[in-house]
Amino acid sequence: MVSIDVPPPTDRPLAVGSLVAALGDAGYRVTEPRRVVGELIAARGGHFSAADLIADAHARRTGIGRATIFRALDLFTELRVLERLDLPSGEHAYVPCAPARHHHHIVCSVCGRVAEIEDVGLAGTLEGVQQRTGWQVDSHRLELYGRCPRCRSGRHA
Amino acid sequence: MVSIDVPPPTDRPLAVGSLVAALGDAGYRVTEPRRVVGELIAARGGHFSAADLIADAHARRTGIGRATIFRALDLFTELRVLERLDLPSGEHAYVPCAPARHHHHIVCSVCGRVAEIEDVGLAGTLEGVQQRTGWQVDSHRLELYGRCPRCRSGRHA
DNA sequence: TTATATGCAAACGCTTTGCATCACG
DNA sequence: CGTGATGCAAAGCGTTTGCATATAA
Repeated sequence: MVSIDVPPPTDRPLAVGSLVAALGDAGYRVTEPRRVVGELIAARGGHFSAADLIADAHARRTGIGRATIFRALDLFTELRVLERLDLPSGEHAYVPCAPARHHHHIVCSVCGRVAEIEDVGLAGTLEGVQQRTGWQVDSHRLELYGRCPRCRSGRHA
Repeated sequence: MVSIDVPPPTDRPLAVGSLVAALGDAGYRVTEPRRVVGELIAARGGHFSAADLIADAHARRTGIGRATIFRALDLFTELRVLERLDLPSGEHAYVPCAPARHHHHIVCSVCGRVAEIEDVGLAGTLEGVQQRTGWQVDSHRLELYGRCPRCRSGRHA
């Protein structure tokens, strides 16, 4: 079975509530700064860097400091509603996601949107590697890059 | 006296010569510092960080500065005899490799050794993703983590 | 009320850069 | 020789931490 998590109709990978709710569910305090960080994350369509959020927070004149943002990002990541990934450029980026089971991401190199891919069917491939190489494959990271349907059809080269 | 710990022939992904040779082939100057950095890289069995090499260079009392090491790493990377990869921890690591065609790496979580995997047969998988999602898949990064045959058979848990 | 979270600023580690000097080709 | 590479030190990032204060529960 291969189910694809097509980006929601609206564009928004994850509702603000999900992020904040995860806090409460896990027994963490739902504070104002964390709520705001959640909003800022939701306000961005796709992946973003810590610097992006810090800039957003500053632009919106919230009094939130860098440290708090980094701490919130760590927290959300720990709660698995956020995932940290490495762009080909070597930069770090975060992407909101449902705390689901193992999945991968595909990043649009034009607009930055990110979609989750539930299962690409790697199990067999990895099994093959294991048998051919003698290595035991414990985990893996797969990141895909390309163009989303929207950017694909249209003016973009 | 500091003798270089040359890994057994079977383990060595790339000979010192290959690194240095790549310089000449590409028209870059083959300087003493670059030669030494090449040796230091070859002396390490698997992946390593820039900090590792800097420490090695210092320990061996070569007069090579940080900047030169970073510049050499960039150069080797550009020549594709070295590849930069991201460990799950988020750290950056370098791994020597033949300037071959597309390949992946598998990193041993016990000893740090790295092996190249020429082809895991991802083409079909990616094609499938493309068709099911509507996204155009341009590139990808796959990194595998596990245990090498040596660490697998033995005392290690 | 009290453990937690915050903001600030300073510290941090990694990487890059400016510049005078050096050395490969 | 002349261009390109080096070493040093200082600057530049992105990120973390110590600590007094503020706040959610």
